[in-house]
Amino acid sequence: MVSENPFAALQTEVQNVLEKALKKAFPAILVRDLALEKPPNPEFGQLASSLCFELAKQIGEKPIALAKRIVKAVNKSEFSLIETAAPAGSGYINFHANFARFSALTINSASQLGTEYGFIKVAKPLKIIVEHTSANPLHPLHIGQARNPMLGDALARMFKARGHEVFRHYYIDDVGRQTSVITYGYEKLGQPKPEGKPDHFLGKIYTITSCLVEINRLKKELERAKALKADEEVTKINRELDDWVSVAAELKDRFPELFENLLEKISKDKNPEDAINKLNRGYEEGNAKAKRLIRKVSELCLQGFKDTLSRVDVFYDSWDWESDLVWSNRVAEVLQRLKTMPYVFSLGGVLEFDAEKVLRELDLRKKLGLKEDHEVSPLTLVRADGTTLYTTRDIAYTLWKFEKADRLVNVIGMEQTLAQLQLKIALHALGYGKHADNFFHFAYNLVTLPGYKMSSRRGRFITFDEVMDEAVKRAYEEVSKRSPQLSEKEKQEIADFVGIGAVRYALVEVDPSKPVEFTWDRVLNFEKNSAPYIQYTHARACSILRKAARKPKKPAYELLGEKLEHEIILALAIFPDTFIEASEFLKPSLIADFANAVSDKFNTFYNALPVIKAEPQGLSDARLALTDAVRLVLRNALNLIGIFAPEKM
RNA sequence: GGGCGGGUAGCUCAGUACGGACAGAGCACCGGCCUCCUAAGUCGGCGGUCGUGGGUUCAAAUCCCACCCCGCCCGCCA
Repeated sequence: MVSENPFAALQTEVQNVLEKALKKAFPAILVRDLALEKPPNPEFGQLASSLCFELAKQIGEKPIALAKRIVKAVNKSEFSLIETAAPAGSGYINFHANFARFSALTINSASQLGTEYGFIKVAKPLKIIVEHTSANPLHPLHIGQARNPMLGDALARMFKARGHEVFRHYYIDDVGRQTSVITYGYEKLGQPKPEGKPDHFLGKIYTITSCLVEINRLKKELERAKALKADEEVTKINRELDDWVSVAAELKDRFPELFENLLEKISKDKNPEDAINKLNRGYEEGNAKAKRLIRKVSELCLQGFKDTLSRVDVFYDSWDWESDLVWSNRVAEVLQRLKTMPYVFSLGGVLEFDAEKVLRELDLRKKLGLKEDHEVSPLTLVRADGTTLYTTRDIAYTLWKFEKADRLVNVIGMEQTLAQLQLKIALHALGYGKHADNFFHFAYNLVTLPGYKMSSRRGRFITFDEVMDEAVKRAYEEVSKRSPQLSEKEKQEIADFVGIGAVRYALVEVDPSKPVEFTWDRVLNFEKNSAPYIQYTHARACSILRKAARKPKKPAYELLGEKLEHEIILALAIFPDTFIEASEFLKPSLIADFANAVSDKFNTFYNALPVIKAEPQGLSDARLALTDAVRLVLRNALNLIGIFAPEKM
């Protein structure tokens, strides 16, 4: 017998039995919801009902008395996966599984379904676009941004396993002013060939250029403010200027040659600000020279991103250029339609979108889950000079994506919650209510550094590459210490998947709504509750199977009588439900927790009970089959969050 | 001022959607376990006003109300 969801099979049986018993014991009573719970302790069985507490109110008897009466009415001849039903505590009804059957069902199911075990498909698959990372091509990905691809990729893997058709998109924001800043600096240097990794090289240019330009601008503003005798403003500008001057000193210290070079070239320019604005405008207008330059810089930087992300096995189906959207007139078209809406108004040459009015007139607050007094501020669509803003272009991008997919999941930091909400409201305003319902902002909190604030504009950050390098280095030291007998090649391979796995796990395991404080110890944890711990458990299971060197011929599942064994089986049986919950509620951390819990139980089992040498043979075979199921489930779970499951380490 | 997150053991966090049995892990600290299938393991000990106060309920970390603390957002930036 095989079930794609063994635990659900047990649950259904319990529900049926309970419903009939209830009807028999209390024919007059109608209970709508027979929801079952998972008892906190295995001694209380595998499923329980607390319906007697509810019932007690209606009938006026003690819950435990009712529980006893219902249990008495239970028809035991219908038991298959159930062993016993018993009243317990002050009024619970506890159901114990018949493990002889339940173990067989669970282990056989895992074994039969193999790499598909747990991955229950939806009835109606959707086309889903997961947009994630989408970092501006200005500097290398840093640890603060790294949470994004880890979560986004895990979501994409989960949706795919759920049966959806998934497309991973990267939105390249090359139209913003910052892209022109870096390109300006790059051009001033004579478009050099990158030394080292291109994103790292360009990141230095960006930081220095941006800093010098900022200082230049502030100086001009300062003079203007002084001339106007605006004392308060002078103080404010001075403070900002001090900040940037100290950043400049820092950068000069770190990259003396490049700094001097850029300083010399940029100071020759009378008005860098103008040059940058011109470049920016030219790019939006599709000017050939601007296009060539900016695309070249962006492509170089993206190449660096691709290299970094391929180390963590993150790949994309589509790289979407914001500029393409602008040049193809899609932005203009959306704008045209927005202008005809009663929610868009012009204010001194600036086009504004009245999100508040949309909420009110279309009565959306409740639908969007907003409080009655939640006011949403207006969104500026077009500047006085006629250029568009980021969110405006994002509306066009969103509609473009909806031509290709039924559902969008945007993995974007929670600081953009308002902008994403305004975008969703704009979809409603444009008459795309259905699309809006399928538009999800998957928000995550920041990664912070202890001690100082990460600032990409100031060049103060730890790059994702550095983190991975360090992780692999530490993993190498670890593996050398633990397994000195391995060959150099093996050690390096192990160090790689252990180090990278540890990083991935650390960034996926914490609930995305919580901020993560980055510390090396946290991310490079190789002990319990880490990827290496789970990987090690998987390798350990593989090792047992290898040493056994035989297939379990006649597993006697009824002999798996230990509490530990039952707990493992229950955990394996619950994998399909865990997977469904994780993918439906967008919670990759559940998968990490699950894999950790299974490992935990299996290691306890490993220490307490023999597998290969167990007597009789039927028990040994059953434990071998159990070990194989653990191996399989761990591998399937790790796959979902993009972590490699090694057979040896 | 308004909105959105968060506040659970010394530290890092599960658990909150859908209220249920004594609130769970890991790290740190203390003490055991490798002639036995991988010790990246395992067993035991230590550790809690679930931010505060009220309310609803047979039952509240979980739901409701008020307040306090931390972060983010409220831009003709992205």
